[in-house]
Amino acid sequence: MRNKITLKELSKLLNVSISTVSKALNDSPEISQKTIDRVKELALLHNYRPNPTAVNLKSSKSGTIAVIVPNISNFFFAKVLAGIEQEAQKKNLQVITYISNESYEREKQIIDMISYGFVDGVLIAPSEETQKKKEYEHFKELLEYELPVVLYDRINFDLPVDKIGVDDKGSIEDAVRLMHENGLEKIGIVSAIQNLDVGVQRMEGYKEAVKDLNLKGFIASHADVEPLREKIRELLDAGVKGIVSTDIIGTLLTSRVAFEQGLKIPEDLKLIGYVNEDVAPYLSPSLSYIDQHPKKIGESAINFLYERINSTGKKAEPVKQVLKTEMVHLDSTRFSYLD
Amino acid sequence: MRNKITLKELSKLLNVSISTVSKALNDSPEISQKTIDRVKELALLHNYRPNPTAVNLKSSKSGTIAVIVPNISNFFFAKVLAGIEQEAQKKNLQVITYISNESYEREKQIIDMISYGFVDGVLIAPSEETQKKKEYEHFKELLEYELPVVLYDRINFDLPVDKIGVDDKGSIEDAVRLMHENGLEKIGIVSAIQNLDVGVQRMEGYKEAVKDLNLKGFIASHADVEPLREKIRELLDAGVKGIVSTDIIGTLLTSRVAFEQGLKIPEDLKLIGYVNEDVAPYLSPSLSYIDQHPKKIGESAINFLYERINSTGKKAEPVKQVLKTEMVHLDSTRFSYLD
DNA sequence: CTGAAAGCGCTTACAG
DNA sequence: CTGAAAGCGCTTACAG
Repeated sequence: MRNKITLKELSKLLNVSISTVSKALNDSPEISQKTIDRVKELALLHNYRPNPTAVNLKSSKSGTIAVIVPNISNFFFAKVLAGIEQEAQKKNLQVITYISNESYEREKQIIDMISYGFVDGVLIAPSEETQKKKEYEHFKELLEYELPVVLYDRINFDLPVDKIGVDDKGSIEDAVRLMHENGLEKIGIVSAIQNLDVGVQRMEGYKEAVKDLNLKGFIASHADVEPLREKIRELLDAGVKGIVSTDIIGTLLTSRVAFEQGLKIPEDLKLIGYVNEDVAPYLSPSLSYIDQHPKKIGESAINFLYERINSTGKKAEPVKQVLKTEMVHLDSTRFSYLD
Repeated sequence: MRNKITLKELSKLLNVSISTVSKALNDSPEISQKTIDRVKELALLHNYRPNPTAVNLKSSKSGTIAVIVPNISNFFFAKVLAGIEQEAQKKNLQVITYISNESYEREKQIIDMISYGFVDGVLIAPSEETQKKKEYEHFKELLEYELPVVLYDRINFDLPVDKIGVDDKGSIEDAVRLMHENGLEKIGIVSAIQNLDVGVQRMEGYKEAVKDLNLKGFIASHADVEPLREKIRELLDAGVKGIVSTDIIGTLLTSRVAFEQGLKIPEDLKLIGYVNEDVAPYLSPSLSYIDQHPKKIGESAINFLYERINSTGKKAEPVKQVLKTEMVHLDSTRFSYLD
């Protein structure tokens, strides 16, 4: 930054004008090949790089986008960010990361910062608190500045922007159906995240499947660990043979309670839920999980945003993309026929 | 960005010069209070925000820093990033995140991007591959540009910059000592990361403790799961009663192998290692772990960098800070006297 | 083919 | 107290 050579200095050394140097470096057809070569040679020698800030000021673009992550210690979001970063690099976009920590206030602050004009576009997954309040007005501030916005993962509310998420409802539905196809009748659900929209979606998937299949519903749902644990015990006592869970705490807790009750997985209980893919295989027993393809979500989000940033002319209608999830079967869902 | 009002437009509306508007907004003593009030009122009305790119160009600062993360799906690094982001916000710094994916080539590309001059400073944890190669020359490129650099977590090599990490050696040493104090004699170590410097450090801690305490060493170390699993079995067959592990895979795998062998934790085997703090309590059994205070590392890294960025005059000597870790005791290390 | 000029949106020494 | 001018480092229409 400090020692960097500028166009002005190059032009002095070459005894040509700044304009000529600039054009030569940009391969302008206005400039003779000879001059282009001379200029480029010296530029290379001095390791010249155009000052990005100056370029940005001219072009009124920053080549930078913002991403708001609700919680980066969440494996899912960490993976989404990895996808975002990877795809952004390909497109030569720099990613500024903001973490809302699931806080509405923090999110508002971030939006406020962003609207100062640092970035060319924004990727958002609204915070937990925002979802509870159902208060999405602050996002509109960005739209007023005509800043392209793409929502990812938490997308079930009204905002006229591109959205990319997964089929939460269908995921759980499929899991319940699979258990049923394998002969289970008493299938329960365990959830620690009914305060989150994804939790609600997944629960709906469960209810729908149970209704369709004409099964009895067994629900253990609580945001706090101890009450949830108690409810899981009740499910197991009621003879539930299969459990789907909406989240990692629910999944691990179910495995744990089963262990405490002396129930063996998968012999006495089948279990599938949401567990970090890097952890799942090493658990005892290893736990089957639903893969949401977080990296793809990140990549897709960048692609949508990129299109918006570079689209000229009048705007296309917002798009909503919903990815299918995939069950990854480990020990906890070994059905006889799958072996 | 697009619809934003500029100084020029404000000055037109107010019938004063651009300079006056600028000074008024910056509370310059040169400007009369009356004018200041007029200007600010209109600015507020139009929601004026100075264009950050223009300000950056003038000040030749960007208010932006880069952080290179080796692997964001790693819980530890995710938490470090959270600490970085949080502290950066306090200091009004924007954080551009780059993920090296433990690749040397990728890391070089990133360094190259960064040296273009986007940022005021850089936070680095070198990739796994970089550590294996012991090839740190590319970092010097940044130093040549006089860009402040701070290394975090992976800090055991020679580079004249500030460093912040944890006492990896001491952490494992302490764990072994604690087990010994509680009457264990056969204490083993399990490691899946001897290719990483932190893995080596931790192993050294083990060896030192074992030597000091005059114990026999029991080592299971392999980068691949199956061979490691086999080696863990051997340790258990040899009658090891306590195991420390250097990493999450090693820790989970040990728990799992013990389970498969019919050994109960903590009755038959004590275990402490490195496990995500959000997962550890919900495992069966819950697993004790070493807390490395990742958020503090992130915060500290930003603080060091901030000092460097804002220091004037000649540079102070590089500082190296090493944080103490902390054992968090869950089921897997229930010693009688601790109950 | 080359260069002077204007401009992106700001800040700040300097003149009045 | 206010404003014209220069400048941060670039790009680009325009003139020659």
